[in-house]
Amino acid sequence: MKELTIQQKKVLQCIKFYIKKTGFPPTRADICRELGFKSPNAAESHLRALEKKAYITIENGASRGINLTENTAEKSQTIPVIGLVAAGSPTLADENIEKHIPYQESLFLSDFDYFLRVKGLSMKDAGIMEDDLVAIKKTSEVRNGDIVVARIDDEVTLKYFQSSGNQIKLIPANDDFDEIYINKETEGFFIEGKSVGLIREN
Amino acid sequence: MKELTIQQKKVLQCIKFYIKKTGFPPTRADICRELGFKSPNAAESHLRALEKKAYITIENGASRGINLTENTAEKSQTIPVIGLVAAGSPTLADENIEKHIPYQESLFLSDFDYFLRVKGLSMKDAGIMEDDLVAIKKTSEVRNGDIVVARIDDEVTLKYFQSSGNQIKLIPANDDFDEIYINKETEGFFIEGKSVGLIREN
DNA sequence: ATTTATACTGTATATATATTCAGTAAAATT
DNA sequence: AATTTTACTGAATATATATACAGTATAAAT
Repeated sequence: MKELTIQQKKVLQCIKFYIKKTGFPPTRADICRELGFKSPNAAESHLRALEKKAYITIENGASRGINLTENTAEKSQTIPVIGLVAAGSPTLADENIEKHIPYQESLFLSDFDYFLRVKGLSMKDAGIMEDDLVAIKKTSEVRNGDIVVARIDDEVTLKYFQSSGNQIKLIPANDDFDEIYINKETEGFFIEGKSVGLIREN
Repeated sequence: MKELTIQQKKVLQCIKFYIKKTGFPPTRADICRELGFKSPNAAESHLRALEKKAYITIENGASRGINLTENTAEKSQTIPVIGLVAAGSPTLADENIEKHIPYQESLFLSDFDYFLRVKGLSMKDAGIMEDDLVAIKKTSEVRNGDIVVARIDDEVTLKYFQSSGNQIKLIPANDDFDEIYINKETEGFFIEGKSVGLIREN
């Protein structure tokens, strides 16, 4: 998707805000009023630029015929689902994002940044099953007993967190798996975040 | 909120559908086209009726100035959370409803009617833990292997469903609990619905 | 060096659109 | 029994709106 100029971003924001406020898209005149333009053609040109860059579609001839593109519209209201793979990190890079699902602020007690798709059964005794979506809050401030997303080099894993001094224990909730002992200072070790909720689709 | 007539419901549905499809509200002429009216005043009158009954607001003078009221727009729908108690049924009666939480249509693959707050650990090996919220779809059409809400007299329970002929087996996912055998025709036995998803708040 | 894109002002206009007025008719409410 | 609401057709119109055309000027890309 082609980058927008500062002005074009302003116009796009203006459209989003107008829709949020009124429930319907703005006219050229509305945009001019909001942004201080003196000619409707200023708005028109920007709209056509946004259309060309595929951020909006315009229904010709229709009043207020502006439609936000899928990518444009809901990014703020959806939250990414990231696959938890044996080797690979749960970053927000596009190639790791399975899909976006609708986000409701009050779904869990804490806010969160993404969903992690669980692979394997290493946390089954904690009621976390294969393919569950664990809501992750990005933070390195975790407490003993928290379920955390830990990265060791390229490997990312979901485990109970237990620390004493510099020694950290990552404990699975499944007898078939082993505990992992690691030093806080170990190169390549990093706490990505912690679990604040779970969703299962069956 | 005052009841709508059949025709008014049709017009409201038409508006919702049009917005979903195009991203902006319809004109009077659009409504006429969709519903087969021959006069724009047919649409106008219905819009004013919907406005009067507070299902929409209309910005006078603005084209496509229709705005769905908060109650009308489907985003702010909530779904009840019902407590699963040893004796007592998960009905939608007010006294059994813990709270309402925001509902997002596409949260799970199937639609559902309420959340059941889980008590006890009888389904722990299925990853269903105490205080989890199980999304329940009200239905008596269940298949072997489904996790169902079964009622036996006043007792309501969440179990795996297994039937052969008239014999039904309700199987817990925990060795500490016993299977329940029951006849399909037993008085007081009833399948309330089945699990289609799960949410955990921690 | 030339073309294209950005970023506007200003004027003009065809038409898309809301909205009023005049009716008809049946159903519901008072 | 009288009035209001519902449910439209049909015509008319003021204005809201998209959009084209004519410019000016700077920045970016080819």
